[in-house]
Amino acid sequence: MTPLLRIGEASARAGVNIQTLRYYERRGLIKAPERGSSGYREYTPETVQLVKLIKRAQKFGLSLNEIKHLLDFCENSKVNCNGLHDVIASKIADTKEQLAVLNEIEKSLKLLLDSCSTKGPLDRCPIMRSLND
Amino acid sequence: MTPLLRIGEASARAGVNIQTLRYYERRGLIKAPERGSSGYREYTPETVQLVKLIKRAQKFGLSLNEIKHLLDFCENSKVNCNGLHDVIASKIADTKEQLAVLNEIEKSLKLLLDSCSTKGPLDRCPIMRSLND
DNA sequence: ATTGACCATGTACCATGCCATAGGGTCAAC
DNA sequence: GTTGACCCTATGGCATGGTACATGGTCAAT
Repeated sequence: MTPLLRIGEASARAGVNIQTLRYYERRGLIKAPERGSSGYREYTPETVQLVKLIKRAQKFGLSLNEIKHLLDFCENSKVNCNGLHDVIASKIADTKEQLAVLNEIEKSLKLLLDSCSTKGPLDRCPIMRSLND
Repeated sequence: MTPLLRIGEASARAGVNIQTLRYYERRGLIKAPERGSSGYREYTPETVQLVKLIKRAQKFGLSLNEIKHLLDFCENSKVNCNGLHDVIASKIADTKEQLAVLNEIEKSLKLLLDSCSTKGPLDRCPIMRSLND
């Protein structure tokens, strides 16, 4: 007697596009739902919840592949959540690296910008000269 | 009497793949070079230099489109380098925004990780619970 | 019995920055 | 005259995270 949802309703409740649900199914992020006699997919509310979880995880900067790893850990290892830790921890490391790179870039860009006091002739603009060194 | 370079030599000197030169040509980043009687492209050393500049600009986090804007300014505005400033300044703004987002993400990930002391049962792991809230 | 809303599959497309491959031409050396 | 290295164009592929479209089936209401 659980209220099964067709794809339109399910995607609306999860706040995603219809194609997104089919895409997640292809990517293995959600299991292929049962089909009714019509051949229509019939989603459980749990799947809607799962899709919301996926969307939330994306906001944490996790890629769909990383999220899949996460979910696979939940599937397979009933025992503990070490796998989850590893995924998150390695994502933190990634993020730190990206931050370092971006900080470097910002610093360099600022130097580039400051090197040139506007309105000079282009061919002697230090910005182009720096890029060309 | 300038030593013209065919694409293999030019790409080697610039440190990029042959296809990359053709790709940059299609994207309008470098001008289509003259063709010899054989129909082969004949690059000047200046083009090689330009490609190196493009590669350096990429390391500053600039996209090919942004680099094209930059180069177009150099082409068109013989007068001053305000355009260059604008490109760089807006890139700095972008970078700051990305930094802010990444910092947020890192903070959240750390909270997520710290919320769970390893080796507990999976179904009560706060990581999954947080994602599922 | 037909309309309209919904669903199905398969395919192609968006941006990004290339790389690879197929099928052919050019050219110098042997 | 043939080999091999090089070049040409055009097309398709990679990863990422989807969206859109063409073509057709299902189903309830009118």
